Amino acid sequence: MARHLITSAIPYINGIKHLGNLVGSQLPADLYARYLRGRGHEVLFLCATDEHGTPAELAAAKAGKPVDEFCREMYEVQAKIAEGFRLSFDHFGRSSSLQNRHLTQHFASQLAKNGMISEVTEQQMYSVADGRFLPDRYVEGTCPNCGYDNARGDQCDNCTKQLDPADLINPRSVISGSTELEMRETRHLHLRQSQMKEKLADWIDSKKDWPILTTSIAKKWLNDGDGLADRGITRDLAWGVPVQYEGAPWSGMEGKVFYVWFDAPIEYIACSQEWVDAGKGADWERWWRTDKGAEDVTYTQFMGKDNVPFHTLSFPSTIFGSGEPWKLVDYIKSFNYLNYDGGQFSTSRGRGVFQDQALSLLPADYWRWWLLSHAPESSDAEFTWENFQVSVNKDLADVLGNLVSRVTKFCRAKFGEVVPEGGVFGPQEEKLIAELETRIRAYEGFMDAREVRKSAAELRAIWVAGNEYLQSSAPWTVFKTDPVQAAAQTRVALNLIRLYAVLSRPFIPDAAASMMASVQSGDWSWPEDVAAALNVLPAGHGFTTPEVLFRKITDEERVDWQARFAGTRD
RNA sequence: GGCUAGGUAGCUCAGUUGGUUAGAGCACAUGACUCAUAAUCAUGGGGUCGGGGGUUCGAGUCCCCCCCUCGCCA
Repeated sequence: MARHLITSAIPYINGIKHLGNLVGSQLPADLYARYLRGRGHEVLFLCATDEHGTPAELAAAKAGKPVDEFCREMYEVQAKIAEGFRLSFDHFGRSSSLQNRHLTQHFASQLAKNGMISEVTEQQMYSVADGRFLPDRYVEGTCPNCGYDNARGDQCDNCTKQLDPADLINPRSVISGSTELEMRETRHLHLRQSQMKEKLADWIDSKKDWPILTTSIAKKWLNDGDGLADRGITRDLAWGVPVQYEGAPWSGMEGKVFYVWFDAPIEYIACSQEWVDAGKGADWERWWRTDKGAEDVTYTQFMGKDNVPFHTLSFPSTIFGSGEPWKLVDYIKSFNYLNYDGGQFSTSRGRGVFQDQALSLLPADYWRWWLLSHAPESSDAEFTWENFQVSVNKDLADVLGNLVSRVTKFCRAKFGEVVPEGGVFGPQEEKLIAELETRIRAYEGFMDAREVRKSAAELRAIWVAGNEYLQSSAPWTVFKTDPVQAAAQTRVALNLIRLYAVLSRPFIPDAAASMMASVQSGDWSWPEDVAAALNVLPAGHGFTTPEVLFRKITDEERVDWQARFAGTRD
């Protein structure tokens, strides 16, 4: 039994996420966690909400609520959705937790002691009316290049020119609309990542089995331009972790907070403290401190490609720079983007399917299966309603669901709702066992390698093997001349349902539970030995014929949904 | 403009360190079966592997140039 620490990139708090966010981190992380648990390993699977920063403040203001109250409510919403998708976090934390506040301040102090922090004086746009500094994106004005009057401080949406807030003509605050803006001097802490360049490069070079997507993005940032740049880790905001040194105010940093990207990854660790404080676990350090038992932990992070630089460079700089024996990530699984019907999912324009809407249309398993079997691993992937309908109907309803139906209904009709007795395994059964043996080992190999699509394809092939067996052994024909042999065949088929429940659980946990319930078993043990696994349900064991496991998506529904989600979300 | 990743059957994708007739699923066609959610199983048609050069006995797989898509950075 091995120990696996798994974290999913933590979703931002400002709204409900779309399906792309789900498939890029939380869902594959859940798949992996469920698989490892199924194999009997010890797993700690953590996720949280990322709550700090200006977007949260603005979203709260728009909702007319204090930011902490807004975050608490949105946390509940996201937690509920995560539950809806059956994400099996051991704990779903919050980056605004007290634990994270303390740990973030601790890391900053350690970094400062080790010479990893520098203080830099900068000029930044200040809004007198709002009484605060404005991030580049929150200054708008007329583009000096093309004259577009809604250009943002970082870039003009019209001509795409990169801008500096000071370039804008008639700049105004996005928050209040005030034009009473001025450049003011402000001081910030920078994380001296550049000091870590060699160490990071060596570390990344040593990771030969990481996805190319992960290492290529990391190397690009390491070598781009002047090389890895130092990064500001403080902001002039009210909402965040207050900048402190050793528990006391940090001279010159009064009223400032840490940048959201500094405290967010630290939440991975703090979340395990929350997990303990919530009474769900006893010892978080044995997962995170290599001097306290975490030496044998395998740590895997899941994330979308936009998060890779922070996880390959910034956070490791924090860990290395602390000079303390924190557990470093062993494998970074990154994903490309999921596009929606020829374009991008867009939170701002309400284009595509959002997580709450998805759950209101169909049960979680439908989405889990489609998203995971089409995970954007090697390149961006595309969601279309046609593809979704066809894949789900074919794979889940026809191949798997119908298999369960035909087996249970056939048995009920010929032998009653008990596992039939008599007969022995012959060549057909040996062939089935041999194929399953090969395929299940392949499935394990893909899962161990965190190969999501290939795992899905192999699982599907395992389901197909059941249909092939039934088709070639044809118990409905055998029954007419040799009912005892038909009984043996039917017994094998019923056992396949339990076996498939075990194997399928990481992908489709609810359907797996239904399958297990229908064969009235609770034996979730992994099939190390296939022949033995097909004998778990003995003759005489009762079962119930289940309702349709997966209903089909109709053409009418598809057309309706296509129209509904093309436009704008209210 | 620079950099990354891609461009393989109608669609979605696999293709290990270059090696025999380029694979899978879906879709399509034909056949089998009739236990089952008009489900299943079998067989078959279909690709000059973005384009052009080059290295090699041999390249989807290596090198160079060009075209297109996505993203990041200027």
